[in-house]
Amino acid sequence: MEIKRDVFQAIADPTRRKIIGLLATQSMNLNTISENFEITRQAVSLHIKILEQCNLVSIRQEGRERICEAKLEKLNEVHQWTEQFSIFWTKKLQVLKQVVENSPKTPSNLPGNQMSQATKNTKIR
Amino acid sequence: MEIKRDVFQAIADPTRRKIIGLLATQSMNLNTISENFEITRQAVSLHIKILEQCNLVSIRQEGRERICEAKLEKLNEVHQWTEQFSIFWTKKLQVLKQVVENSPKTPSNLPGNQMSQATKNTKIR
DNA sequence: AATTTGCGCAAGCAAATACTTTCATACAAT
DNA sequence: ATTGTATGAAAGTATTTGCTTGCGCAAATT
Repeated sequence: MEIKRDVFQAIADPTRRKIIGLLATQSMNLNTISENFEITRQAVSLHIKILEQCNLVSIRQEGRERICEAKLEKLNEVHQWTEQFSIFWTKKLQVLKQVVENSPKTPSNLPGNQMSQATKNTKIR
Repeated sequence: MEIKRDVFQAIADPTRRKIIGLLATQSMNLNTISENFEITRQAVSLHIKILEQCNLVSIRQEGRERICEAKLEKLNEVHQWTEQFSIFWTKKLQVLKQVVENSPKTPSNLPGNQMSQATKNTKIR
């Protein structure tokens, strides 16, 4: 239930990203997931545990099977984090660079971001 | 120049995400970046190297300084990967679940995703 | 009742990660 | 020329990661 793990860390592993893609299409049990990978069932089980720990997957017991269901709302966190930098892959970038580099001492005319703490003691050379 | 590292892995580390946020506001040299963190300059230098290896940061020499500049287009890859699952944090989810679970054998009525390979030998129990 | 299936747990291991400290080098300022 | 500054490179270390093999157990099938 509790979040013990960073969602960014969870999706860092390519196998886990594949598992996510797999479960997004439909829920399935652990063995069925494992059949899609070269690694052992136990290894997959570990990945699933990690995904569960950061609420990307929920598991329900059904007889002796454990059905894994994607619950990817948490990925919104990642989506939003990247969103704030989307300016870097749009045409606005050129304009922005000019604005920032030509304005004398106001690097704060950027769209809202989450770096207030990190930036607060930045020394401008 | 070449991509030696996964961008998902690069942003898995919270320190690197902070560095990205920092550099997004303005370019700065290595020491200035380090001043924003508790860890040593060398540790930051390593993080920068990793960010450089997956093209999230470019470095130009200026006298004895190395100016690090954000070059975050690569984050678009992450943005798009999460985008395909955005259905999970919108109201469409409820509807989708019904559609998928009530249609007998067609889990392929999902929006385009990149799991063709992973899914191709999925056994449906 | 015996066997198969689905799965967790634990121990072990090699490699990677995230640092550190120490040293060396090149440019800059005095 | 000497000193200070910005940095890399290397070596060492503790921790984490991703995986394996081997075991046991409970539910399902025969």
